[in-house]
Amino acid sequence: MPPKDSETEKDGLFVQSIARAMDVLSIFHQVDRPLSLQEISSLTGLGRSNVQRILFTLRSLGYITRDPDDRGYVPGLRLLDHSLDFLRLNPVVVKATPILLELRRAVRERVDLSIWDDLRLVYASRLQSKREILTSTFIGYSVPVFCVSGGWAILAQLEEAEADSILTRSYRAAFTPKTLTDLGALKEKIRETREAGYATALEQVLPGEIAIGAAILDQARRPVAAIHVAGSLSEWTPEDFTRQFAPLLVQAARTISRV
Amino acid sequence: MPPKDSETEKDGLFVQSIARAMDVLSIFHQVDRPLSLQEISSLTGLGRSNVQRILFTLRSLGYITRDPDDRGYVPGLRLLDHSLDFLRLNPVVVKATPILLELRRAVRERVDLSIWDDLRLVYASRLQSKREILTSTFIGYSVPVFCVSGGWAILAQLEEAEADSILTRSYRAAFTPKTLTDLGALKEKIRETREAGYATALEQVLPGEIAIGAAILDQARRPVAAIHVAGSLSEWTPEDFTRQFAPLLVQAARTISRV
DNA sequence: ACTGGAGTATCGCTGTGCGATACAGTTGTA
DNA sequence: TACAACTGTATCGCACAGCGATACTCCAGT
Repeated sequence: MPPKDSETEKDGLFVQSIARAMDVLSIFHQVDRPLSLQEISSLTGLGRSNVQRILFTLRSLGYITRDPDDRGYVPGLRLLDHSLDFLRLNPVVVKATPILLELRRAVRERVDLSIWDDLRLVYASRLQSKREILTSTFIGYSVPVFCVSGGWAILAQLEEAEADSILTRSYRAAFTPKTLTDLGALKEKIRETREAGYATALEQVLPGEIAIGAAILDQARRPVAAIHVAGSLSEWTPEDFTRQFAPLLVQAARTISRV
Repeated sequence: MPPKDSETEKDGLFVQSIARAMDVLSIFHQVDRPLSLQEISSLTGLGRSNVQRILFTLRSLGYITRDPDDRGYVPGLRLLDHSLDFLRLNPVVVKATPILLELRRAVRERVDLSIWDDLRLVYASRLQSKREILTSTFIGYSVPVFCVSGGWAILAQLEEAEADSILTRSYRAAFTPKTLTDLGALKEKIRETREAGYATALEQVLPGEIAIGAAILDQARRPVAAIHVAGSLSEWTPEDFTRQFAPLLVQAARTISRV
């Protein structure tokens, strides 16, 4: 029943100006610097005048600001208000937060929650460990499902066909030399995960990192999110890490899943 | 030169559909539960059909989702993508993040960064202490400038007239019995802050909490944000807390301000 | 003085988004 | 069962809002 975003559909109920405005905002996903009017125009494919009007509007609403040095446009502070709304109103996030805090207290390593969105996992909250390195501490950051422990835990909860679809549709680029990209290896990993009840990932995204992940299920027993505990291989052997933390992780995931 | 959002202005470059869509999204700021079509319609003052079309559009773009139980509309995951863009592209946030991590390592108490937005401070990043209580750990959360240490630090950097304007325009409701709301007392506090170079807040927002704050300045020496170190009065006397942490806090703020 | 690049403004035509209205499923209750 | 009171969805013309073309104003660097 969710409306489709297909192109050549006869959807007369689609408000195009809104989509165009969101396109403008979304352009910043691709870049890491302020953009000029022209740049936005060419990147979005919208006309200069149009972009000017859209920017004017978004700017008066606070969703776009000028760069401090007035060298271009950047996303505005008001966007944070909306992400807060998402977090406040998302039942999984709300339910998980206190449990994650408790888990964090018990394990004293990095603990986080990410929400499943088709091919990716989006970090919704992250509780740092004592000595956090510079890994992007930002929420909203997303990683591919296929190569993180939480992703495997989620895939393990799906029908094989659905999991396969996700794996094959994923663009499986390696983050580190250890990143699993082979389809067979991944399927095997998922099988292991299904038996263990949680997933272990060694240096899949960051060198020297070990992470274990478990899936969060909704009432219909469908995975919707995942939680992780992550630590450093310089401090732990994989065996010790999982022996110590996996039971706590699984217990926490179960508690959150109980709705 | 920032466009004004006045009502009866002759702004023919303002795209109203966008504003309406954002109104719909913003409606969730006021509530803490899923909303129905009708509710959104009456809360925004927009017609039912219109809201339906806007929701359809926002939904196909991922900015609105249906509640898991299909009981209403809620903000969608895609909003997080945009808040990430804001964080990634904001020079203050980028500059501050590593320094805050270091500061956090030194003080082992809660450390956070908030961005100044007229009457409020919006949390942009927050590094938890070892035993974090359930205080909203979410970014995007905002507090009034008039009653937090970082706010005082910012006000202390402004011309007296501007600071006064902010104080008087603020809706000065008390969060705790200790919250300062009296104009005279606040001005005095700001004077103290200006001399000390940082601000100390005792139980202004949360009972039992002590926080110290310092302002972040841009190239023009204008305040744009603030950083805090916050701890519990059950573990610290105000004197010990400030003696230990204020120098580090001020040093960090200075480092971030150097652009 | 020129050129190329910023952002801003103007102004008709057209197409798009508005409102009214009607339809279709759920839930609760008389 | 029928009905009422809700949900969300679809249709369809008219009016006006938003588009594109064009032109203007600054500013930086030749």
